[in-house]
Amino acid sequence: MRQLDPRVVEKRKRRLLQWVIHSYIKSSKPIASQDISEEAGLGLSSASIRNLLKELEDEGFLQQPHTSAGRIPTDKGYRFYVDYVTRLQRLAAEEKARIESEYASRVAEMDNILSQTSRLLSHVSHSAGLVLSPKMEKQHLKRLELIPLGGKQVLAVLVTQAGLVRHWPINLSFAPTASRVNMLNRFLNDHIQGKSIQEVQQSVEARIEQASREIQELGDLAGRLLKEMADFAQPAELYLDGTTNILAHPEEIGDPREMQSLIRVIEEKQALAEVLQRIVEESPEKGPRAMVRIGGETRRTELKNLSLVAATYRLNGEVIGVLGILGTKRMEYSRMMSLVSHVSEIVSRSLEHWSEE
Amino acid sequence: MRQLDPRVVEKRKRRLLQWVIHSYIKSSKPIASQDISEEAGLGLSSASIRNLLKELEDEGFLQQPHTSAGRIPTDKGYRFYVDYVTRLQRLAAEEKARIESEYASRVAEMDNILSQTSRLLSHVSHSAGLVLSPKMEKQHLKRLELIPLGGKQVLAVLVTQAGLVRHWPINLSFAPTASRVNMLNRFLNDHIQGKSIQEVQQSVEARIEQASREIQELGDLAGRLLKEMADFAQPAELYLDGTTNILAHPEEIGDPREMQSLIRVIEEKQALAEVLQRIVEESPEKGPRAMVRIGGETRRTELKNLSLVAATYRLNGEVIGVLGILGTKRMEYSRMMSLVSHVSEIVSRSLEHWSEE
DNA sequence: TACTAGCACTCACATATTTAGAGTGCTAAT
DNA sequence: ATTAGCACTCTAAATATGTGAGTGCTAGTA
Repeated sequence: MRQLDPRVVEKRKRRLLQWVIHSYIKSSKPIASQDISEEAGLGLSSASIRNLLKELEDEGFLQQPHTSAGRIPTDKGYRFYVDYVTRLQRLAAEEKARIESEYASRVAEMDNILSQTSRLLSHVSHSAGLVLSPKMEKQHLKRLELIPLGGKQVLAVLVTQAGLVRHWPINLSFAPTASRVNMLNRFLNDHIQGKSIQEVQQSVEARIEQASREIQELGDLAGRLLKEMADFAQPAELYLDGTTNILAHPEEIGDPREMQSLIRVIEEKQALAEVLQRIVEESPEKGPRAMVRIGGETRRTELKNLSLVAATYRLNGEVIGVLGILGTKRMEYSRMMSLVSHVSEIVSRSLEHWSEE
Repeated sequence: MRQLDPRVVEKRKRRLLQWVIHSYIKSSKPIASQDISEEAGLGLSSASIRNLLKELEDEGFLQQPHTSAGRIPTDKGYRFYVDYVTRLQRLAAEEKARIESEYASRVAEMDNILSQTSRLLSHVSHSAGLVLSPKMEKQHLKRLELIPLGGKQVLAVLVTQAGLVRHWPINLSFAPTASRVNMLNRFLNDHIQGKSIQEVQQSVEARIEQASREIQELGDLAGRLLKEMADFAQPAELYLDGTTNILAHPEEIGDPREMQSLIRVIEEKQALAEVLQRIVEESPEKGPRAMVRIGGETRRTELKNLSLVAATYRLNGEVIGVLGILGTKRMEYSRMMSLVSHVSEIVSRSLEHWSEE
């Protein structure tokens, strides 16, 4: 037999690797050379397959749980697999319908969309669903209103252009009259419109100086308001649902000690939020294409047994947050990537819709 | 030896049962007659203890996992134990301090208090923490304000006397002027103050009839507002945190199939919310005394492996919600009861504080 | 009558021992 | 370049064996 083109050989190896990982994801059992020979349709005997598997193992794509077991993917293997999964899986019609209807029914404000989205993702994926809200401080303000609650109390309500709403109570040292509050509202809204919180903090402070010469208490209140606003604006919120889905299959988690570590990951949203925040910041504006972080790729050992599928969502073309799912490494990447990017698309659209109107 | 007073005998039996259950909770191992004889200080030999244990088993308080094992409590046993635990355990000083500081630092609105509380309960108890919010429809209104967002959008913000805040967006068919919105705000607030949502729905509708003759669109808006308000007001919200704590110890959960059922419980907040809602409704006004539901006592088979420790919280003397923890049956009831009733007390106090000011 | 010592018995659990077979790596043949 | 064939390794399941924990019961004692 004459020598084969090396490119053909390489291509075959890739197909093999694909097939192995795909089967492993479906069956959760190590894949043996014989199965491949019989089912993969490569037209090679198990012995030849074994040779190829050996090579793939040496190259770090596969590994054996023990000497006489089939192969399972390494992180590098999964990575290869994911990078070559170009054809995203079509979502089942019913799932698609469900997703659409979820958003069609109630295009409420952003907060609702985000928390609903995280729940939705978790249900459809049977993994944990997560959504990182936009950072408040980067948001541009639409409206800041004080609502008098009687007595010395007022409620501050802040609405951003994206449709995020935050509210917090303020106890004053005096009982403001309705007209005072009105005046302050007008003053504030005249000056904050379209600015970010950071900007407001600076630009308004100067104006207050000036205004407070006229009306003493008004200045006090406004100053205080701004200070608390800053306090409040800090964290990007992480909506996380369905974490128990990850723990649902103890057999997936070899070591029971792993369990503990998984739980720690989940309970400490902080760390997760940071990983996600980094994604937002590093993300190019390009599209809703889902990205995948496999096991240790996040550099966080806590996540070494999990994979993250995430996509950013945008408002006015700008990336403002990220959403996705978190599950075991042995997940249906193709389907999850479809799901996540589809949802991110819808969320972006909903937000545009909201902020235009 | 002359015959013993039967009352003395009974008392001793109770003490024995207490001791057994207490030790089991601490050690998580079935309790043997010998251990009791040596450590419980009853001054009886293991043989005598065995006789007593037999009786207690016949009476349904204890059971054996298998023939030659020690005893563990039945639900009935736990019930007995809990009913006789009158002396609540003092919380550790540091925990107490932590709890206090948590509330001292930020007496924000009710929504915040509730979600923070559920997190707190979960952390301190190492179980799931839960808080059922008051039913919106029963709440009395303090304020209902429309905030114009520019264009045809307004944001409705509703504040109840208890300090619950809800907000939702409304898309109008026309762009309202600032003065129109002002007018409507005044109109609404004049008529809703102190009424419950249910009442408002009825009493205001009549007034709108009248008012809308004067200003057409105003009536439209108000009507729409009230309708959406009703939609919105339906569910009592359930804050649930730290559910993974329950799953943290797989060894506690004998059967891995149990795991699945546990997860289902947790994911379906609905069922849990109903159980809690019933507690609110059946609860007498009396005090913050913690109540305990052991295993199947809730009549819900999903909960048969868990116990619930809960206490109601009040506003102006009226029971408006419930909070507590959910964990395995083998929990430190005494400590949990202290914790829950203490927290319920603080929450009630915080709410009073808020609504007075 | 109230309690206890003592013993036979049961059963889970831990520890070997065996067996079966799954799957490999290598070699020799094509 | 590929494959048949075989020796080898290692797991997982099945079986055997021993040990000790803990009981129930009986007969005996204060």
